[in-house]
Amino acid sequence: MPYYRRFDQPAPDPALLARLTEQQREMQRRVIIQKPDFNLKLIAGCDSSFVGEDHILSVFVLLSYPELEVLEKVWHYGEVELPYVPGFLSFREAPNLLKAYEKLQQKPDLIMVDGHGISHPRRLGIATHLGLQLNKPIMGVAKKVLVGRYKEPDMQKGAVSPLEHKGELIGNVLRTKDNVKPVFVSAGHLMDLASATEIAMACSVKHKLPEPTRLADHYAAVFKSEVK
DNA sequence: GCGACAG
DNA sequence: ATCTTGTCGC
Repeated sequence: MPYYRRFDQPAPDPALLARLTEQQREMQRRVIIQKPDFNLKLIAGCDSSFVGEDHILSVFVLLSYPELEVLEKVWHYGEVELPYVPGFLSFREAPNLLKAYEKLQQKPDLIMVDGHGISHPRRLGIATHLGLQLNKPIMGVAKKVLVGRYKEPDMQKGAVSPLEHKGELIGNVLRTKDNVKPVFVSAGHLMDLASATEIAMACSVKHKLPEPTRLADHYAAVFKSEVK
């Protein structure tokens, strides 16, 4: 029984997955991994939560940097058309995330996504997908590994361990808090791993998740109760 | 052939 | 992600 059957959702059409895979390969050619050329003053975090099996609530939180004070929080509620399939998360969440992003009065210098950037089977995780569509520096911070191997980083906050896949360095496993499971940091687009790791660390105050994604996660739960 | 598999 | 109770620790 395929893994996605765990969720009470329809099995994706093999032909559709083949088409989406090809689309990811085309998008991958446009990805740019480089040291960002910004003066980071505004950073945004985003996250999505689901209501039922076909509705999604996406949130964007804008924070000042390095103070990390909340300046804006917006959301958009809509429908989802595709089921969740590992490796194709962006097609399910990106459409609604873009609509939420448009509601921000001020646009961020950098976006932190709850998911992977290039640490993906075809180097096109949701952070990278979103970054290409917005043409803006973006990075990913995921709670679980998708692909690649790594050795457990030390238990102290700040410990880092490389995440490798097919001979490539695709991300960093970062301990953002003492004795707590690490997060997986990766470059998304117009961004590089060293900068992403450095910023993820600078945004990790007293919790496992860096403030941008932690707060986006928090407000997603708050707004969700308003929608219901 | 047998697992693993972001949110 | 979501469904769920009590429980350990700062």
